[in-house]
Amino acid sequence: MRNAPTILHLDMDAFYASVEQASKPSLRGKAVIVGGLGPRGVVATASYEARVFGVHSAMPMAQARRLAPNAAYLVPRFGIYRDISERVMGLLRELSPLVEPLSLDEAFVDLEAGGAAWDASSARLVGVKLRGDIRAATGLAGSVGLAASKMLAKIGSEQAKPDGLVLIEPGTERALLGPMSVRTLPGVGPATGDHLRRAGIHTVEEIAEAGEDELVRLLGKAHGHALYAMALAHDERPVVAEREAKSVSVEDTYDVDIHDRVRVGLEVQRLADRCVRRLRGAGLSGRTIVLKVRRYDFSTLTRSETLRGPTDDPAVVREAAARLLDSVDTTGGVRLLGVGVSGLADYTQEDLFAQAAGELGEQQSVEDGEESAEGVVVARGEERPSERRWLAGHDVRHAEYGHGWVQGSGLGRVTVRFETPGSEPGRVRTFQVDDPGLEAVEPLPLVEERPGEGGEVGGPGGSEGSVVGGDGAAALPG
DNA sequence: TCTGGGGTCCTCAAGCCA
DNA sequence: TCTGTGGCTTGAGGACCC
Repeated sequence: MRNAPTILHLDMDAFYASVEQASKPSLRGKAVIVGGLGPRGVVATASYEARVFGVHSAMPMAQARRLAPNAAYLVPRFGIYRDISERVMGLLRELSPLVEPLSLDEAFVDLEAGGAAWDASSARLVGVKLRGDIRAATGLAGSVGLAASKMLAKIGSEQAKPDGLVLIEPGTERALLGPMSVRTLPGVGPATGDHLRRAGIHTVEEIAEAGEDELVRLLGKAHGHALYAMALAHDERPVVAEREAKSVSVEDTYDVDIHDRVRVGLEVQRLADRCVRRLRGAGLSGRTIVLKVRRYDFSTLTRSETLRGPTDDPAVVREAAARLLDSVDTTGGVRLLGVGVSGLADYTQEDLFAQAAGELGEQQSVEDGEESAEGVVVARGEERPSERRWLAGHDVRHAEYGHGWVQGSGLGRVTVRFETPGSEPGRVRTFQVDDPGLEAVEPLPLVEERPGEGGEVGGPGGSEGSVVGGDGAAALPG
């Protein structure tokens, strides 16, 4: 491990909810919950105001509604989250070429590799400036952890939340970690936490005292060695800028369990096509096809088949998925289906590509109507294709009243609040869902663009085409 | 209470082969 | 010819993360 705290971990605070509050002045200071709004949705992010009621991410949405009935409930808008994320990652890349994004709202940066910092004081200065730059560019707060390893930098940013900076001085790590819960360490979730607790191990210090052999006996070789090292504050994992994908998959949870075997088969075919589209979008092909089935009782099965060579042919993936489905008993109903491809290779066959692009193109138009951005499943009713759907939280423009966002819809009506990121909290008006003056539009930037900066949201050196509306799958970079 | 979606990594068992 | 062994691959499931 290096002896200067020059690994930085950035974590944007309650990212999705903060973006929504920045976009919608009427929600600032209020409980905001972003996630799937269907009967089986879960919370993706809750604002700090909502967390006061006990709402947290991964909680079933129904439970969140009981805890915080007056909160604002919104569907994620991955397009704008991705744009803002790109902008933040751009700021990080100005510090160092070694930036490892973990998700849209989190990343590690190796400051030493970029020459941005070499000791505690220079690292702290970089962290302070970075937080200011992020706020200026996006209007949002991010918390920063600085330490000599990835694990400790992440623990630092966790401690810094919300809106703070924590630097862990080399030499103080073990004293800091010792009294913390085992759940603090990466890789210790509910199951491992329980396992350790039953063995009388509750704190990081107790892991260190138990010894490596005991840890390996309890948790197996890989996990045991890794956890013991972490408990001693040993973490040599480097910051890795480029990570190659190992698998590509898509899955859908249905609002109501599917019992009809024919319908199950059709859904699997649809998922196979979507998966291939994602695969091709990334310029990849794969050898192993995986079918995932979650049954009515939440038990999950996977079935897989490895082909002789990699494929990105939709017909081949569809057929394999159908064969795999033959070996699964779906009586009783299924709540989730998924299709994935692993064993990836950089590989496309142009003739197949052209051929299947035609086939898939016809289906794309049908599918786009079924799904909002990034696979967030909205209610699949017996809706007419022509009927417009207004998703809670999404941007709209009205010919007479200007820019606003959908506050809610139902019973043939849609309620819109007219406000913009820079305005005062706006007024609410209700329209018929087919009001000709109302149209869905792209989100507005959170911070006014300065002259000469260009109209695009996307960091310095930002990838071209970073502003793409609609289906996230189609907007995948690279 | 009733549990998303998209990933990664690990373990274990079974089959094949030298 | 039979048996044991170890490596490799495949398939299934579990845990974890954001």
